[in-house]
Amino acid sequence: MATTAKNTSRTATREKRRQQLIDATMKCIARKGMGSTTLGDVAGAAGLSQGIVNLHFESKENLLNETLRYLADEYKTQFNRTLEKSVPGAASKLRALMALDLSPSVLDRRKLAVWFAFWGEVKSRPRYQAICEKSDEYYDKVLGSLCDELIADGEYENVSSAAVATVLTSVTNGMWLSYLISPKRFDRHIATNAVDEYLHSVFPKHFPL
Amino acid sequence: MATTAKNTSRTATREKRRQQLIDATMKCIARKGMGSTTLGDVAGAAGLSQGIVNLHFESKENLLNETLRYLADEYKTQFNRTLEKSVPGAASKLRALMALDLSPSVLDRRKLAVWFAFWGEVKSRPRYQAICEKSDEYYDKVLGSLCDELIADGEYENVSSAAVATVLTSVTNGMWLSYLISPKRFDRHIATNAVDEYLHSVFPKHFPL
DNA sequence: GATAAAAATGAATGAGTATTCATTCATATT
DNA sequence: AATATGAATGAATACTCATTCATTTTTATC
Repeated sequence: MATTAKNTSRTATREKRRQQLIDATMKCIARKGMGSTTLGDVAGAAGLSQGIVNLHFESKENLLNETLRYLADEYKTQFNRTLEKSVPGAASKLRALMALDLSPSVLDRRKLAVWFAFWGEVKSRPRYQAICEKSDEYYDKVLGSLCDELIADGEYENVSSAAVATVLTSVTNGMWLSYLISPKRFDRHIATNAVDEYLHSVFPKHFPL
Repeated sequence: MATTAKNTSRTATREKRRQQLIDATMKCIARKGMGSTTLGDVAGAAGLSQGIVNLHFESKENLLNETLRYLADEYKTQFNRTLEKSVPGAASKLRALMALDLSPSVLDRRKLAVWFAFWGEVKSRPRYQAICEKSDEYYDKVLGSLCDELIADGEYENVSSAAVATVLTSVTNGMWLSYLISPKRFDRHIATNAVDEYLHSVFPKHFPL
């Protein structure tokens, strides 16, 4: 028992510190970019000392892998919570998921900068690609299923759930890029309307204007 | 006269070498990522010697700025050429522009990796942001104008050209990301269809199925 | 062909950085 | 209080890489 308690408290501390370092990493990447983020920067941002990252993550590579994994998990959690908590029915779930992608917690330039920093290395880092690919597959499947439900329920003709799911994920990802590049010009309201109008045009019975 | 001729030939050579180095830079970024691309790599990929980049670009920063500028110019050229060469009429121009974004010359993982590498640093590099922002503004304006023409011509009600332009650029940018991350799963045919269906739903008179 | 100018080379430099590790600090256990 | 243990420090190390520049090679001009 004593041993367990000891271990638990030790691990808790360790996890807390790792999380603190991951947060600092994201902050640094957003501020200085992935290429110019040094372990010294990360340690400094966490208010800790030089060697701390290697102590907790063994290497910079490892720290970055874990940071991406955290980012992906964090989003997945929001995604799944949105699915669970929204009013039953495929239409409202779809609407809630789209709203999530344009909500302030996701549409946040600091967060987006980190996402894009990792996406920018996907081609050359199989690890990053694997993590992103697996997530994308999951979201595509969920959106596809929701669309299938709507198609069956509304007896829509000539609508391909795969095509609609592709457009939905692509359009929000693309909007993230617009916002990252042109925060001033980007208009959340126009973006939201555009998505609503698209959903209306595809599933008019479920998404009246 | 002699001086002019001399200068011209010299500049020609100089431009050629600079382009060769920009090409090598893109190749390296696609292969190793922006962070791990060294000037030695670039020189090696160009079949030239260590100091060559500093000779022609003064600094690495400068090389990267010029590389992004080249990328942006190259795309703009394709974009404008597509506009000019396509059959007159806003609808066919819009269709041609969308086709360009899903054509093999644009939907090329090596090229996309370079684009995303730069986008990944946009937040921390004002220079990159300025270049990207200016381009985006231009494309948005052109697409918006084409949509305005269609709206006037087809007397469409409740269609906002800004919203449609946003969706069109976002959806192709998002599809580029899908392709970068999941090249196997990405289906060019589904993507093309999805865009066509979207255009049909917004401008049915101009884009019959 | 000789000469001058430009282009290119690649070894040397030095700034920066990931990683290591001997030492210190804080906390828990006896 | 004494001791043990893990966490944290930060100086030292080893290495990478952008940049410089003396030298060589190529090109243009007469």
